[in-house]
Amino acid sequence: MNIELIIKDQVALAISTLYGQTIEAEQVQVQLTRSEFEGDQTVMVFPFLKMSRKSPEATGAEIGDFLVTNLKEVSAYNVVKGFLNLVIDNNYWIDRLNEAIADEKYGFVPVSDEAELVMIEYSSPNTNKPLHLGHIRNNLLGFSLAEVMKANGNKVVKTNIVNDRGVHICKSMVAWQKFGNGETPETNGKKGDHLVGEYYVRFDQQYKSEIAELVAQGRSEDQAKEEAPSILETREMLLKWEANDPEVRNLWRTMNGWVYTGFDETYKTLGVNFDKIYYESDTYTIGRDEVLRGVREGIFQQESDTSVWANLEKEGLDKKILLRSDGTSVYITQDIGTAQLRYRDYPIDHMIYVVGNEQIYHFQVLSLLLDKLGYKWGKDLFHFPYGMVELPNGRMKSREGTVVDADDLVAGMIDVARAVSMELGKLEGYSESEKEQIYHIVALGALKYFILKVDPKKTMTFNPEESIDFNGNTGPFIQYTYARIQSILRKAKETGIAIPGKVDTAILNDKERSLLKIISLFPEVIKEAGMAHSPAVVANYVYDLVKEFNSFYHDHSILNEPDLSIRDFRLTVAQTAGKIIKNGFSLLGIQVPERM
RNA sequence: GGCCCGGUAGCUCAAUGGAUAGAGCAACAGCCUUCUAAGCUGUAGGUUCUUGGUUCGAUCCCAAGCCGGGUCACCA
Repeated sequence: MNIELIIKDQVALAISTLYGQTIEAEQVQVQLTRSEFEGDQTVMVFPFLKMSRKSPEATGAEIGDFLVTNLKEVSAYNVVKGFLNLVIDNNYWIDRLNEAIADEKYGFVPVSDEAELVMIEYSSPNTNKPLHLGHIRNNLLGFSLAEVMKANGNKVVKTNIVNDRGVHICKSMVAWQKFGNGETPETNGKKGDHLVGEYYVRFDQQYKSEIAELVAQGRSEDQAKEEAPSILETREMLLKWEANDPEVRNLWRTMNGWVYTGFDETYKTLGVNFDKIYYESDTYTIGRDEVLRGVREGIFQQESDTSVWANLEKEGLDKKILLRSDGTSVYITQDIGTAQLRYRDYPIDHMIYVVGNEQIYHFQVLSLLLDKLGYKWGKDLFHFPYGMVELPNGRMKSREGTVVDADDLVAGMIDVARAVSMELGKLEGYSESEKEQIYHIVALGALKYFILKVDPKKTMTFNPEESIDFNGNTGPFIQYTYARIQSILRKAKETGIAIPGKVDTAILNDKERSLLKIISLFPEVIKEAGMAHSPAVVANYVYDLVKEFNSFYHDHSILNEPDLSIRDFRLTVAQTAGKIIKNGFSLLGIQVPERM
């Protein structure tokens, strides 16, 4: 049992025994003792002063005596002001270590048949341009969140809704028809998603120049935007697409095919994947039918121009369009269909949407619409609104060309990893492909850790210079620590030292104690990360563990320790720390190298 | 303008209502004959945006203000 809970229970008992008052164990405040004081766990005694009617020091001493007498885990105490610092017996930490040693997946809750099913939607790209830095945060968070939820004992289905239709898709298609001259990824060697993205940009240029021309002819800005030939072509193409026009559909299939090939490559490089992929082109009709049902049932209103609206003013929101006057679907229409289809496909207990916080309003609306349509799970949708990624000089702007492309970014990181690694020259004996594999692991470790260590809710700044620094609080620093541990374990194996599967040493130095304490925290960290939906909790924990291990490693020799029982004990601790680093990083989707 | 989110060291980030607010980077000073120096140790750096309130105790909770961002499309 967790030491904190043991203490809380016993303090509650102490209060009732000593002062005749009843309190809930949950009300007892316990925290880790700050390092400048002696002890491991600290109980706040302030809240009990009213009951004891004594000074903080006297109250703390009475409770302290009670705990030392009644708990074998508490070996001593001291009181500083209103803080009761408890020294936890070494045997307790050794017991926890033995649990960690025995369990390959220490801290992970096994997934049972009765486990709840969590569906996590993430990535959800538009098929009109390549992935950028913002998508990377989304993908990393989504993948990691899925691992965290699994580790908390949930069944998880990772899903991706591909936004493969709509005006924005037609824009690239129109531009390619107009300016493409039959260009394909095969004819020019470009990655498919990048190629299509170029035409999306090309469309915008064309559209802008048409607007400028019309304005010069005396139209208003708004009028020009409505009447520009290329936007009219785009609208017509969307109509044809929804009408299943063979030629349009064919072009659409072809260009989306290019994009998918490109995306697959990016996903593979990032190491993310999905259990089930939905396509908006399949789900928007379900959504449209649902909206039309809503109109029949009087839930939504159809205007005289045939556009369909939901009035959410009673709920404190605005009016929301659901179908355009030309009958085509908007973004939220497909979300209604997708949600319905998913609940038809899976017995979903919790639906999590990993989508940026700029869409908070959108998901409020979606939840209400589904509720109005009679789906009782509508209100249960959980939007996980992560913050935007900014550059040191502000937000990424495609117009100013400051968008950081995902593929370029990863390639650049790998180059840096290669350069650093070659300079340090620690990979002799590895083949070129083995080396490349390590560069890849380190580069992605740096990128992923850099992004995941930040509280997902917060806007974060991506500083390219800092992201390629592999020292300090970084992924490679943690990977490096893991590699050093493996190096020791290899040497132990070579010299024929067997690492014990259980330890009973009760003599611990300070660094060993600290290390065992932090190791014992891992299960609680996984739980916290799950409740807070925050990979950052795991990242920060692993960093703390690694800091502690390195300090221990620096001060105490492991293999050269003359006392063999201490040597074996330290080997076991090192091995366990390595295991937790590896498992913790796996929750972040980060691999660890055996050497680096 | 309405609603939502944020403001902590020069920079990037931590801190279940608790003790003297912590790390990394950058700066400065040390440590490789020793299990990988992508490491370790130390110094310096703070009006936790401001003003009130609640509390034994507030970076954290509440209110107002200031600053920054998001959103309120027949875009996604």
